[in-house]
Amino acid sequence: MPELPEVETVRLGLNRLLPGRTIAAITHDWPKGFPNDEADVRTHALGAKVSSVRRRAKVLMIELDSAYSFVIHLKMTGQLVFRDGTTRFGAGHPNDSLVGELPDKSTRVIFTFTDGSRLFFNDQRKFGWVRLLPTHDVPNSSFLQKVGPEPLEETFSAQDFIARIRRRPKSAIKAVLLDQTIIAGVGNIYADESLFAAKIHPAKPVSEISDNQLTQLYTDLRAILRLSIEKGGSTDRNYVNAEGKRGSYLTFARAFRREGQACDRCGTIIVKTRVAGRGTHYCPVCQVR
DNA sequence: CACTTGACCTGTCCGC
DNA sequence: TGCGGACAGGTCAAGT
Repeated sequence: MPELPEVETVRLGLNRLLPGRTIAAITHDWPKGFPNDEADVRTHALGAKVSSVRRRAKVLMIELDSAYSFVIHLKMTGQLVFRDGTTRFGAGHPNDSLVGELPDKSTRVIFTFTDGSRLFFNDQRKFGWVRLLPTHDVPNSSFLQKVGPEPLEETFSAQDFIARIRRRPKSAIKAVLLDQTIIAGVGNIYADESLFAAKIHPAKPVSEISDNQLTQLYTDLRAILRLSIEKGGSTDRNYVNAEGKRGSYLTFARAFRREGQACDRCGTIIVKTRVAGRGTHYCPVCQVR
């Protein structure tokens, strides 16, 4: 799924497109992913205007002027695509758009605004969800209260990073990067990419990694997350932004999905294994265990 | 308690 | 072309 750069790209798009629009109707065929009381939806969402779109970790929040928010997790295959009726398919760069006419077979929720524009929540694998909560309760909700700091916050220092990573001394470094209670927003792509950049083996236990190496990892992780946001995130298979278009970070990827290709530092073939239960790409020479 | 594994779903790709 | 199995960007609950 969508990791921090992808969710942030969606947020940037939606925050440009949604504020000021008023919700006229919401339809869904999916109680499990839209576990909201219909009366609450009628009272707190219909007729409410979007004030802003925010992000915390990999969670999006569409804030309404009713003091309620739609809180959304895209998980592995979720998409939030906005359409105002002016989209012309096939114009411009056809390969940019992964999404055609909507709704399609993976559309789970449709928000219709009073001006006729619509926001589609698509999710092939149905792991994602859309909840309506009082805005005040969102930070303390079960899925956000234990989440760690945002790695791109200016106040988040290398010392903070190292101290939090060292809370899991025996775990493989990759497992720790993926743990959202340690650091927010890192997933499989950026774990592999940052460990490659910092020349750390993904299965290396934290206790065996020096402070200098962790400082390098901190610097590389932040640079990679920033670069990916600039490139609109990574599209491996499903991911698209708020306009249905793909991201281009993977053309810059040095390890992720590059198994069988040469390492750009030493020429060794990048391998793919399994670490922390996830497909893991690394250079067996540069990233010494 | 710390840490790892399976389950949640649907679709796609790969080998036989 | 068909079929079974492995796998896919995330996160929990349940297991060791």
